[in-house]
Parts: sequence; structure tokens; C-alpha cells
Amino acid sequence: MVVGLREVAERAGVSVRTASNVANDFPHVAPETRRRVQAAIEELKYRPNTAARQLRRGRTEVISLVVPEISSPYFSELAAITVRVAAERGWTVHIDQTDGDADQERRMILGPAGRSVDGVLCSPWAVSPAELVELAAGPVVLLGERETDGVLDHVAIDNVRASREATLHLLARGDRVIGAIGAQPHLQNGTAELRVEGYRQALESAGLPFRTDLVMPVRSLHRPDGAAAVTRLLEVEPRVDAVFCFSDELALGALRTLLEQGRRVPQDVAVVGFDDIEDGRYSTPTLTTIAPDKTQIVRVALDRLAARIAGQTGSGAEAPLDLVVPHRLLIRESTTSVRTRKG
Amino acid sequence: MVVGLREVAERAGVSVRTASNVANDFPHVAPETRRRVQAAIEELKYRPNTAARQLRRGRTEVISLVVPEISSPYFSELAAITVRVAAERGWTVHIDQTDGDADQERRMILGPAGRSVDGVLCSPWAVSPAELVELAAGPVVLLGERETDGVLDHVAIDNVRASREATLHLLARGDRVIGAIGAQPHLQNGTAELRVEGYRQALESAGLPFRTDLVMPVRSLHRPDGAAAVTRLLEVEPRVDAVFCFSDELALGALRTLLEQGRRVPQDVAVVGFDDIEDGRYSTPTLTTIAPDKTQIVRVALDRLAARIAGQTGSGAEAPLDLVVPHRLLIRESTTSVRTRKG
DNA sequence: GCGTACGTTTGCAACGCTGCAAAGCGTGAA
DNA sequence: TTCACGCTTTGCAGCGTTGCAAACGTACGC
Repeated sequence: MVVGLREVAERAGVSVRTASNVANDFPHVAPETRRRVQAAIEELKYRPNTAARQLRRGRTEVISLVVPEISSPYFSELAAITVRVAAERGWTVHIDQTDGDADQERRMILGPAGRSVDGVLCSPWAVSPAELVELAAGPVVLLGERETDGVLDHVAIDNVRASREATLHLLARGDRVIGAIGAQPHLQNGTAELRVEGYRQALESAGLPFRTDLVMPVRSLHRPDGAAAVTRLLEVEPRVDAVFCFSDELALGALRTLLEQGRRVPQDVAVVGFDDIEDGRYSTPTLTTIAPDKTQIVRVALDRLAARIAGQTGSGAEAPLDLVVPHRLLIRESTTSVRTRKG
Repeated sequence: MVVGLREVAERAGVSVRTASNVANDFPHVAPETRRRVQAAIEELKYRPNTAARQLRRGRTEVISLVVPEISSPYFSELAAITVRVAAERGWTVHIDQTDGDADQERRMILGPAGRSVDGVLCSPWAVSPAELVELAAGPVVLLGERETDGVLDHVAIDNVRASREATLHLLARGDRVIGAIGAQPHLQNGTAELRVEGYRQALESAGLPFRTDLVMPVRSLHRPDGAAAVTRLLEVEPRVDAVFCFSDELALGALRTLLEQGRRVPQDVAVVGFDDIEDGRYSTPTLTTIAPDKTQIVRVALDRLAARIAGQTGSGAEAPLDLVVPHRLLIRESTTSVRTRKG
């Protein structure tokens, strides 16, 4: 048996409209009436029908988060934060993963966005922002990718600067032959390019050559890719002093492989990652990394999304913003001291 | 401007009903009519209004997944699989996290479940199944917890057996002083108890005493808890041969701490985890662990949920099922060989 | 030529809720 | 006593879609 406001109203001896008023905390309701309706609501276990409410109000209070994959630590941490921060605004989050597939990405931004969510937070991967803007049916904020040429709001850290800082840190240690792992020429989101650029700038500023043969492309950003890439790197250039990986996962894969091949980290080879995922704080050695302020990313993105949603009815669409969020370089064991160890 | 079936119908010169028929692939539509309506749909970029559809049909094609936390690797892997498997059925997934908080858990199972999702997959934590069944407003399937006394469907591995196998593996190595990390006396979901029980059974079968002082309670199942617990364990019993952790995260935290304290793994102390998260495949040393068949867990749970949803209108509610899914013991470096290493 | 049957199209109503605007009611001022 | 005002309650309609059942048209068999 489905309980609607009708049943509640009947039970409390009021009109449906009054029942609705109570359910929505409308101020002008007599205390006694309110009490009676409340009681009816509880006795009948009334739960508002979201679909009807949405149909009427035109809002869902649901946003969707579209990421390449949920299970990768970076995105799962981001998702967790998003759910938490969204809750502060009374939103719930619909999470979707695209598996890095362009078609799925198109479908997700178009599909769920349709009208069942109020807005979309999207980490694009295979589809360019220019195309996304065509598809978007509602407010969309992009997370962490290249400059979008002002077609859509987007929130990210300054990837070039972060990458430059990471590389400069290695140079400051005295490393001269520095490999980079994580170029992704096949992708449209452009993040990897920015990181290569920062790496290049740092080398240049130190008067060192930018060797493209030390920039290893990867298919995805996971441990196995890092493991494979570092193996290739060692073949290309056995005398490598340090490796800068464009994700912590890559770095952890590389770390593992370096140790397997008998290279001590950081004595023989230093390793820097990117993302500051939790694993890197507990690996052996712990991982030096670029830490984007994830909570800030989410907060800024949701602020922006809220503004877009609120402004939807407004007159002129505001110009898209490129929002930059701070990051830090966290120096840990993989580029500094080594712990003492038996054996 | 909102495009509805009305606009499409107008444009194509047909009735709203016919437009709806085309949008829903109703078979009895003349090819020419279909073509015209299709064209209108595309030109106007018509997207069906989910709310209205749901209101009319009574179905959302959305299920919710309620987990203690998204960012922990086990749950994020589970979530990723769920999204993927659910997609095969045409469902999308609404993910919520409770932060292990009892109230939030209650709200989640009650709230989203209300009528906005067709069913709920829930990993309970702080709330007992008995209470959950009271709250549930629709089909609910529980994941991975104690026997539910038949109040709700639930899917899990055989925790007692898995835990016994892990402990027996250590015993077979010759370990005699074996600690256990991960008791959670404050929780209601009972998983930890089952694992303690399996551990106890194994020790007993080997004629060894079950020492409660070697069973370390933890607040949550993350790396820091594992790190702290193993520190306490070493204080209680410095001569420990092996540690069985009730999650891989605990194990990774323990691993790290053991190494820091100068204990080699596995030569000095062996470590076994539970969950088979990806990190354990890339740690140093790699982690021996109990691997639940996660895909199977999700598949079975969704099958069951689908059956519940389908059977909702049926007459007698079917009796709840306890579904057991297979697991394996994956033996890796943390209980066997050590890699050679320089230095 | 007519009735039947089937393929195709349609109008009506309702899913449960809330915006709107007006009606009902009680109180204090004139 | 009457009027105006504000608090409270109400009815109506419609959000966009689809189930239902009837209407329409055409082709076929008798």
C-alpha cells in the first residue's frame, strides 16, 4: 500500500494541501493542526514521492559526478569528498563512471544530465570540453583538465606549476637525468600535456636538455602502467637519477618495479608522484607527491555549480570561469631519507 | 526552453501519444511516422523527463548502494563493479556513504529508498539487520555481514571459513604465535566476530591456545589503525610470528610499521590481509590475502535485488536468503619468499 | 459490397505533489 | 455593530509521461 499525502490528509482530517504544508514546514499552520498531521505522517510512515515532487518543482536536489573510474584512489577520494560536501547543501550525488570511454562519457553527460539531476560535475577524459559543451543539457562544471577555452566552468590546480615544482625539487636534490612517466597523447583532456610542459620548463630553467625519449607515454594511470613504463625507461636510459610520475599510482607501480630490479629508492633513484592518495602515505618508502587540495576543488566546484543552477532562470548566462585551486608539494621518503632497516 | 513530447509531437505533426510511442520503441508505428518523429526528437534534442516517467511508471531504474565509505579501496572497487554490472541491467547507481555512522545509515536506507530508487544494496556497519528491516521501505539486499537471522536477503563470503583458512596457512608455515588485528566490538554488523571465530577455530584445530590478548580491536579498518594495532601487539607479545589482519588496509598499515620497527616481512613476521584490494598486489612485499569474489558478490546481490523488485507486486513475500559467494586465499610474498635486493 | 480483423493513431485521465489565488475565520479598531 | 486585516486552510490546475481503451483506416475474405 502506497501512502501519499492523500492518505495522510484523510487520516488527519485536513486537506491534502494542508498536509503538504506540514510536510514542507510551511510556517502558517496552526500548532494543533501541525501536530495532528505530523502524527498521521509518522503513523502511516509517509515518505514524499520524489518523482512527483521533482516533476512539480523542477528540481531534484541530486547532482551527478562523472569520473573515468570510481575504483582508482584519486577518484574515489574525490567522490567521497563530493558526497560529503554535497550533503552540506542538501544534495545527494549520483556517481557514474565512464571507464575512460568516449562514448560513455558522452552518454553520461547527456543522459543523467537530461533532467533527472540538477547539475553535473565531470572529470573529462576522452572527450574534449568543446564537444562536451555541445552535449550538456544543464549546468556542468569540469574538474581537473586543461584550459577549456572558456567554454565551460572548470576547476583545477595549476598543473604546469605543480609539475614544474615537482621537477625542481628533484633538480634541487642534484638529480640530472630525470624521467617522466604518464604522457597520454591519445587523450583529449590535456592534463598530461600540462604536466609535461611543467617538467620541460623546470629542466630548461636548469639548463638541462628536454629529452623526449625520457617522457614515457602510458595507456592509463595505474600501477601496472607505471611498472611497465619504468622498465622501458630503464632500458632507454639506465643511468636515470629520478622519475617523476603523473599519478601516485604510476609512482607506486614504478617504485615496486625499481625495488624488484635492485634499485634502491631514493638512494639510487628518486620517485615523485602526483595526487597524494592515501596509499602513498603508507608505501615503503613513503611517496613524495603533489597534493592538490581535493576538498577545495570540490567545494569550489560545487559553489560554482550551485551558482549555475541558481542562475539558470536568470537572463544572460555568465561567462565560464577557470578556477584554480591550490596544491602543495609533499616531500616524503621517496626523495629524501631512508629508514634504517635490519638485514 | 524545455522540450517535451508535446513539442516533439507538434513538430512532427502527430499526437503526443504517438510521439511517446516512438520514443519508447512501441512496435505498431508506421515507418514513415516513426521517421518523422525521430527526426523531430533529434532536431529538438528531446530528452525524456525522468521524473514524469517515474511518476507514471512507478520505476526509476536506479538503485542505491549504501556503503560506510566510498574512498576505502574495498568499497570503491565494489562500487565500481556495481556500477558496471548494474549498467548491464539498464540500472544506474546512486552511491551513498554513511561514514560508519548509525544515524546516517538509518537515513540512507530509509531516505533514498523512499520511492526514488527501486532497491537498495547496503553494507551495514553500525546498524543491525534487525533494525534495518524495520526501516526498509522497499527491496533491500545486504552485503557482507553476519548471518541476518533470515530477516533480509544477504550476500557474503563464508567469513569463518575464510578466516580459518588464512590462519591455517600461517600455521602451515610453522608460525605459532599469531596475532589478529581487526576486532570491532563496537559494531553491529558482526563481520569481525566471524573472522575472530575462524581464527579461533584454526588455532584450536592446531592445539594452540586462543589468546584474547593477541586479538587487537580497532576503531576502523584503515592503515593507521593497522599501524597502531601492530605496535600495541608488539608490546603485548614481542615474539609474534605472524599477524592476521581483517582487512588489507590494516595489513598494509601493519606492514609499514613492522618494517619501520626493523622486523622483516615475512622472515621475522608474516602478514595476511583480507579483501584483495589492488594496493596489496603492489606493496613491498606483496600481500597474502583472502580474496572474495567481488564481481560474484555484486552479481548475486543484483540478481536477488532484481527478483525482489520484480516480485514486489506478487503475493507472498519470498523468504530471505543467505547467499554465500566463493573466496580464495591468495598466497603472496608477505607469507612466503622474499625478493633479492641490493644493500 | 459488406463485415471482420488487424495495424495504426488518438484522447482522456491519472501518477503525487505544490504554486497560485482565493475563501474562511477570528481579532481589534472605528 | 461593522470593517479591515492577517493568520489559516482550501480547491484547482498542471508538471510530462504513459496505461487504457476506443477510434480510425485499410485490406482482406466471403
